[in-house]
Amino acid sequence: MSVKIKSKFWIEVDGKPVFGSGKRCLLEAIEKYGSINQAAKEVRISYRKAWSYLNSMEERLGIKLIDRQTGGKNGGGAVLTENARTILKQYKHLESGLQKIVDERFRRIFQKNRL
Amino acid sequence: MSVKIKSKFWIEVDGKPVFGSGKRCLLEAIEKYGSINQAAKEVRISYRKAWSYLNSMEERLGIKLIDRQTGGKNGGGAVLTENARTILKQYKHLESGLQKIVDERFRRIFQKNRL
DNA sequence: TTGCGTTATGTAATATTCACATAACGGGGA
DNA sequence: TCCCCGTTATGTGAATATTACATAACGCAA
Repeated sequence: MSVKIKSKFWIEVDGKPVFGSGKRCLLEAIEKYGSINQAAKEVRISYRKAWSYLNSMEERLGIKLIDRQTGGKNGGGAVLTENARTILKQYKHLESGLQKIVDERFRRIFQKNRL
Repeated sequence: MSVKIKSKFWIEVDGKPVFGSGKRCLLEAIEKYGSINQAAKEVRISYRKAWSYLNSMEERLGIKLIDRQTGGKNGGGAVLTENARTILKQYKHLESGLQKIVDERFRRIFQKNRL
């Protein structure tokens, strides 16, 4: 029987989620590929879902995160705006280590007295 | 525009959630009232949902958490088993302070550079 | 002009969650 | 004895959320 602690962190604006590990991965993948479509494949979600993520993030933040181009060379593409890069960097900083803190606390409390 | 960090912690057994703040509140309320029905009202969920929570927890842990009695004086009732009290105590210990750690880290990173 | 790989979006299908109705229980009081 | 009451217990339909699928539009290049 495997017993594990799980944790999730996300940022809300006016009570609505705008950033979490899933969206962080998506932005990183867009940065990598220059394409929402390719990025969606990378993080194993549908293009539809990725598109919805990006739209809601932009709407809720009131900030343009992605420069999109439809048609043209290679069919178009998408790149992160400067704002998006800044937020992404801050969020990664926030996220890193947090999981480690949680895990350690869990181990300290549950290790000796087995469930 | 309010910007907040949110976090959730829960425990999984074989990949399935068995304990989190919602279930913690439910167990505490059962301890307080001696009744699943009253406890559900306290934590603002339906009796149906509370009952499902308890069943899945017991099934996934393989431990009896609640002694139930239907009918009789006051219509019956429910009390925590000794195992349930132990787990509850450990979980509360785990949970306490964790939110504080997350909040502080968030403030340190996002405070100065506004979104 | 056609083909290609994008972005963009509506809608149907599916899954999940929630709400409601109802049964069974058993002590206590009339 | 026979209801009454407030529980626990559980099935089922409704509502909601998520996911999958289909299709249009775009603009460069061959």
